[in-house]
Amino acid sequence: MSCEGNFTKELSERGYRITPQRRVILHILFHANAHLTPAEVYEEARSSLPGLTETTVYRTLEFLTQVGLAQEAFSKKSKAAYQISDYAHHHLICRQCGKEVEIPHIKMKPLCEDIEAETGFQLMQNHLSFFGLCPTCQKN
Amino acid sequence: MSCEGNFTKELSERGYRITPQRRVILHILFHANAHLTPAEVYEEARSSLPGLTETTVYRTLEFLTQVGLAQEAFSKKSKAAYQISDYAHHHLICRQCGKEVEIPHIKMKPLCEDIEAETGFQLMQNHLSFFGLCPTCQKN
DNA sequence: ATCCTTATTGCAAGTTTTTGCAATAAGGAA
DNA sequence: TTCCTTATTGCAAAAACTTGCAATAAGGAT
Repeated sequence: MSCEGNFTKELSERGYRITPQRRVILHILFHANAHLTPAEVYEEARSSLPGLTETTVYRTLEFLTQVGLAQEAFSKKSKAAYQISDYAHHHLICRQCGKEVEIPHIKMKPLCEDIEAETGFQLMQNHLSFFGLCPTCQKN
Repeated sequence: MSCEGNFTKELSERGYRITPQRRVILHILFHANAHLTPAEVYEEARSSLPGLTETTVYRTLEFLTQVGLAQEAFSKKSKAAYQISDYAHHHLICRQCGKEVEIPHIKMKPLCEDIEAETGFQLMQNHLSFFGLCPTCQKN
């Protein structure tokens, strides 16, 4: 079983179909060490699956996010990028220069629990982006 | 002085130019009681400023966000919407049905201060979107 | 009031993302 | 294995958003 096998297994157990497209995209996200934009995923996926269309990439990323296997994050220009859901952190981004800093999920935990208790929602591990001015840009 | 006068005043004090386009868009955001998408802003603005282009609407919303007079929020389909920066709150959105609940900024305050202290960033009052499953959708 | 500088706009073309619909192919049943 | 159902894909067209560049017009200086 390949390294993303657990993911495909989970998918089929939950009643979704496993297609080559989904397998390849999952594989790419699994091995990426950063957030990937739809265009990047498409570019990489094409080499192993020439017939793949961009439409499918968009739909698959959306799908994986819906079922919780991937996360969506927004960076500088409010473009979405995706990553596999296995590493809980958030982003702090400088509006001016675009510099990014990671915020570990631990910091958000109390807040999340508070929100869940109060609203009855069950939070997905989502990826938040805080915006601000970094120390350097504050001086200008 | 019109109701959005303080905003235009702030802009010119900070060295930006006041144009009819900016004035109208600011006026619309100021009077909207919800987040507006660029298309909605454009539609409304057109009636008072027929020559206005969508390009300018996009650029102005981006500009207002950069200088802190407007805020960007993401809703269901990760589309951006904008509102004037005068009311501090965040969103909790159900990934399944799209239902939205507001989270007052007060809840985030301790976290924000913690982040500012630790990173040296100066946070903008940004608008976060938490995603999860609402009580109803959890049952399905 | 007129002139100058340059930020801001509009236009046209490009890129990115979404949508509807028919064709395909997973995965369960026979 | 073969057949059936329907979730998923690809295609083509549409919608949403961005970009480069020349024209316009704010706002300060004369």
